[in-house]
Amino acid sequence: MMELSKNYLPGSTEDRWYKHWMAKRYFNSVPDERPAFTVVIPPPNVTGVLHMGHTLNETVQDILVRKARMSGFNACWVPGSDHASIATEAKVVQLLKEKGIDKNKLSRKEFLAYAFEWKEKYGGIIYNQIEKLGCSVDWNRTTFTMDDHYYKAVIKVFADLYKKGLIYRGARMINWDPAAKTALSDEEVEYKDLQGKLYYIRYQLVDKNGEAIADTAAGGITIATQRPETIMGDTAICVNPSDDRYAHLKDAFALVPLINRRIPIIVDDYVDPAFGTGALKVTPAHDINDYNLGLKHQLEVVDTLNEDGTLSAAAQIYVGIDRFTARKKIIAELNEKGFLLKEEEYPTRLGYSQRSGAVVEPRISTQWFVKMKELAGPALDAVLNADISIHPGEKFLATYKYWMENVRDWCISRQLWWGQQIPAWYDEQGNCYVAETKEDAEQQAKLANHSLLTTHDLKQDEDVLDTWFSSWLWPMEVFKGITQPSNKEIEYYYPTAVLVTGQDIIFFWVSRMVMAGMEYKKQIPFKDVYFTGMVRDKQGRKMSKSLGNSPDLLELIEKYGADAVRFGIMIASPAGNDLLFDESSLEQGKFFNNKLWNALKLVKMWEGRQVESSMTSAEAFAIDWFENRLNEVRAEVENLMKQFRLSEALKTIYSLIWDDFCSWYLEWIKPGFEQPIDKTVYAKTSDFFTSLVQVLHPFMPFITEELYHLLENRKDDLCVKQFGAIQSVNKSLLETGKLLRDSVTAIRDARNKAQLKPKIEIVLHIQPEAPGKYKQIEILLAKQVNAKAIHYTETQVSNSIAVVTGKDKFYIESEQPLQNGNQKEDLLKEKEHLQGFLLSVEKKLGNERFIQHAKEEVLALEKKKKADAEAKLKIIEDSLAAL
RNA sequence: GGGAGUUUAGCUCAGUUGGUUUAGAGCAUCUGCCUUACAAGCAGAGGGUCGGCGGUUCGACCCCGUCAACUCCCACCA
Repeated sequence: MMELSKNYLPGSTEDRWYKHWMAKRYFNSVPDERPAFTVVIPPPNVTGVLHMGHTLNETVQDILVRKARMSGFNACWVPGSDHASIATEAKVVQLLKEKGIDKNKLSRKEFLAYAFEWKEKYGGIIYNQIEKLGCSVDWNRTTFTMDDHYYKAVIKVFADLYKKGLIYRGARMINWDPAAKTALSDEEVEYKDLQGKLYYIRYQLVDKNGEAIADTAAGGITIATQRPETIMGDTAICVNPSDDRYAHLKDAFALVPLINRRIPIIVDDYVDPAFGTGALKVTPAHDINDYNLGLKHQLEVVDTLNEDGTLSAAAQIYVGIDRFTARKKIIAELNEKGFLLKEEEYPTRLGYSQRSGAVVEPRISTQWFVKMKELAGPALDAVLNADISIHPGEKFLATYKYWMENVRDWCISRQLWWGQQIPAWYDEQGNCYVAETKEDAEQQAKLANHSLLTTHDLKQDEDVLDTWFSSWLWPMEVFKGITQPSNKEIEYYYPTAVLVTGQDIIFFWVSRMVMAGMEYKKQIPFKDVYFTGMVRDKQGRKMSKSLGNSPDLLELIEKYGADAVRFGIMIASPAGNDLLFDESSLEQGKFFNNKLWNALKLVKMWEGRQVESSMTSAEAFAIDWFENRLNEVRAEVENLMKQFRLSEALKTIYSLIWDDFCSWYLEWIKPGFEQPIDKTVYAKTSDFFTSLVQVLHPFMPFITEELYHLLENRKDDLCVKQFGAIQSVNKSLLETGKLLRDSVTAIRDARNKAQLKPKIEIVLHIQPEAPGKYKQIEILLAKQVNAKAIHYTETQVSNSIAVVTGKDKFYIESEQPLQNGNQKEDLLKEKEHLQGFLLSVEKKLGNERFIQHAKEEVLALEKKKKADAEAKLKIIEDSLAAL
């Protein structure tokens, strides 16, 4: 027999087995006659690293996939990564900046070359981590959202939706960085709270003929604004319709100070009469709310700012001056001319560009949108009809429903280069042609009869599509379901079995995948959705780079082993709940590895000491009991896994191995020091161990595969070993086992309290409730409490320590002087507890309304509780009397 | 501001149609053990008026209302 190390060493074992599984191609799936179990990985950012959230997600998926692979399914787990346009582009821009290269000085082509170079260089990191974690993904299927076919799929879908009238161009307020002269995503804007000022400015009132309104001695109408430099863009003043102060101004107009442009006074509920003066200046070009108000009231849009943040010609005054300088000058001028009534301190929030640090300017621009209402309908129904089940339970159903019912149109254009460029082409007159290729667009242009054009004048839209506009096709296009509809693979693998992802992207990703699936496959993309919670640090803080509280996955694997990391992250993370990450749970996983390792060492020690003999009745009982217990727990685990309660399943298996197998079963069948073991007992034990590592394998794949092979010389691998059927259990046998365990614990407790060292032998007298109750287990009982003899008695044994368990009594006799000092106290405590319990039961039974309303079974149970409690009480009282 | 979630032992979590011996587990703590697989271990023990208040019910950790704290998503007020 080969020498087994003192402790389990995960490092080399893990690499060795992963290589072996790969060589055997166990993770490669091709369609066959078995049912498919498909999982598509939520593609991580191509240039990122796996954080603990990913680790949790990947582990959950691997557990489900491995379990399916061992249960008769053709398991297929597709890995891949996401181009993550914003995040990646930001990183590349940053990297170039460090090299002294300015993105603005590069052509689109040059920039993309750098981006792809970066992707090639760092894109592999994430795949390496997935491998180290033991994930059984089909590497042949690795997909990237910018792969050629994927790119085409995105373009195809865009063109198709456009044709269907579900994509349109519209105006939208975006965040503009005047320093970098670029649009920013919401993610790139950082808000800072600061102390600002509110300026009260008086506008003169005029009637529709432009005549000054007589009663304006008070000074016209006063508004409050933080941005006086935008008044030249005002196109209305708005008041609340119920505001009596302004009721008489219904048809009036106001003059914008300094430039004297006439603007109407309008009414809308949007205005809060309590804020400021209750009158709001409406500047559609420079505020999103004002913009919406402008749309509603069909106001003109006057954009008074240039791209670089200086005032534009439309402002009429201070043209070319930076907005902040202009603000100061305008305030001075307003003050001078008597329009500025007062200034007020005002706490406010300003958006700053993460890229340049400049104050972000809201700016109206033309963007592409998807109409969501039509798409959302079928997607909502799929979930409401329970075609898709969300786990955990109903918890996130409400969120999903809310989003689907209140869905807003989706802005899909992004002012970036890294991503799928929008397939829209414009001629010189601004006519727009949407097509999958430029050739098709040219064709369209010709047909449209703009004869003066030469086709190569068409210019493609500069923007790219939102990343989610590619990832919503993920479950289909990884099988080329968009570019080659109805191909063999998509028909076999779609819909996928389960999607495992974070609850924070229900709306961004999950719901949109359902929409795309319903639109293009007329089928849901997955049957189950498993939401994981957010991984936080010990103090409950979100893990983030800036806090530096996100541990390095590879370091953790190095320190604890991948199995321990998987164990640690799974042991206390029920679906949908946040997980406070604590390394101590990883340590627990490491200890568990070691426990398994030592159990193996024990069993292997017996391997060479097998003899042909006949099993003792004690051994036969132990084997029978464990076999039943194993089946019982396997059924429980099966049930828990079906409900996606993976943490509980793992806990259950952990306890089966540690407690039932190691602490009880192995102790029961353990031969004396250097004694032989019966051949059948050994074979059974080895079988049990095999079953245990098989049940555990999906959770901790490496050590289980290792043990599977160390236990016996085998040609097959655990990784693909199919689960056998679960046998029904013998309940009374399990109860006898429990009786044995309870008795042992009670007697050991009494021994402890009497300060009888483990080595001291005792004589045990049993006074059972019914004769023969302990016959089957008396040998094991004696072995476990170190009793040299067992006697049965019907009366009190003097000079002994009495132990009461259930309705039975034990008497411990020893040659050692007995210290039973606390015995009386313990009995009194027990008596008190029972009396309290009895009282509550009696109270219940004494309540007539309870007797009337309660169900038959409940009533019978209460009566039994009462009888049992009374019987126990009597035994305790007898014991007390004897003391 | 809108929506959703969480609150059970010192910590992390179970508690599956309201009644299953007056709430369970792991970790941590305490006591005793270097017992011949394992001190990364073994054998035991203690510890909770289930966030507060109110209601429904014969009966509430569980159902309803309300308040509080924390968290997430969305929108962000001149």
